[in-house]
Amino acid sequence: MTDNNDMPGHLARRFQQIAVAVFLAEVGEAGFDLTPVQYAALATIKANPGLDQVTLAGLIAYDRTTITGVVDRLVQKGLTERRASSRDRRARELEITEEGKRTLRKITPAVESAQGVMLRGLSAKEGEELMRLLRKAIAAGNELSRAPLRKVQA
Amino acid sequence: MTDNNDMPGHLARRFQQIAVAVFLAEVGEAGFDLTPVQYAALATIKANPGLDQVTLAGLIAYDRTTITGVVDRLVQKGLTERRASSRDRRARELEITEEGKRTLRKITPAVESAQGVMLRGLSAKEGEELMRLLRKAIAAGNELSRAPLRKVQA
DNA sequence: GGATATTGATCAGTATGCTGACTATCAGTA
DNA sequence: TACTGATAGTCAGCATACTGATCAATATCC
Repeated sequence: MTDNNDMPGHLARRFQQIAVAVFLAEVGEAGFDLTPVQYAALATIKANPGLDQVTLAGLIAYDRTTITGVVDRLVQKGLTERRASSRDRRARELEITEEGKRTLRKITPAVESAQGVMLRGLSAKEGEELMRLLRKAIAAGNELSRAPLRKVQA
Repeated sequence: MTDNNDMPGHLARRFQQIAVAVFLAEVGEAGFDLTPVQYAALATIKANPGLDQVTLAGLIAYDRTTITGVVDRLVQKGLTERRASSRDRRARELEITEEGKRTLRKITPAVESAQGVMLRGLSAKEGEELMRLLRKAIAAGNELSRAPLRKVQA
């Protein structure tokens, strides 16, 4: 176990590092300036209109303190609207803008292409297997991070 | 592909997130305050006494601008020494201290335990297969990040 | 030898992620 | 209703990671 290559933690960091680089490269070539984190948040807001920030964080397993900044940037780019909730004055309801929807539509091919590039060393079957194993390991470790995945309850 | 769970990039981020949390928890319980990144750097310095920062960065695939801060903190904790190289006055030679060696020795059980915890949802065979697939995908994507892995040439 | 290119390290700036703290608000209960 | 606890959001502070720039020193080429 002395070798980094035998450490799942090190391999995880490395794969994630490559995944982010590939995402930014593909999306950048398509003419957009959106990070993987911002993309996931935006897509989740579109799929769940009016959700609050804590729910958003749970759906994509982000820390609630991280979400604040991510939403700040989405709002600043004009892709998302944040407004006070009428039911709960603590909460902020999030909505995707028309501009956000347009961006999502146009960016999707680049995002899907990126997912392929980051698996380019693997056969289709190996890629599937890698995703299956990651999903399984993640499910077992979900509660171990400060920002676990939370399904919607409604 | 609309689902995050079908995106290798999202799974990568999530697995890495859990891996870091597990590492910090195990190491913290053992009474140490060292991040995964700092651990990998320290272990690599020990294995390659006198190496410079660029070489260190290449061996663990860190960006060279990141290494500066990581080494700063290792030096500040008294685990590493940084001194000017005599052969190349631009370079800094890194050396592990006695305190650093002691820390590495004592921390190793916690680190190895962490590697097991982050795979606890998988069988031994599945864990091996996950690491094999990660290694393969990483090898194919090595040049795609700004901080690729570089073997030592000497 | 001297111009040019490259390299090692650092810095400023930005974006995740986290810890821990704090405010405002809400929910449940005595 | 007043008290207590929980919750939504934010903030300060720290540690990765990256982009792009700069400076000093070394290498290379004519």
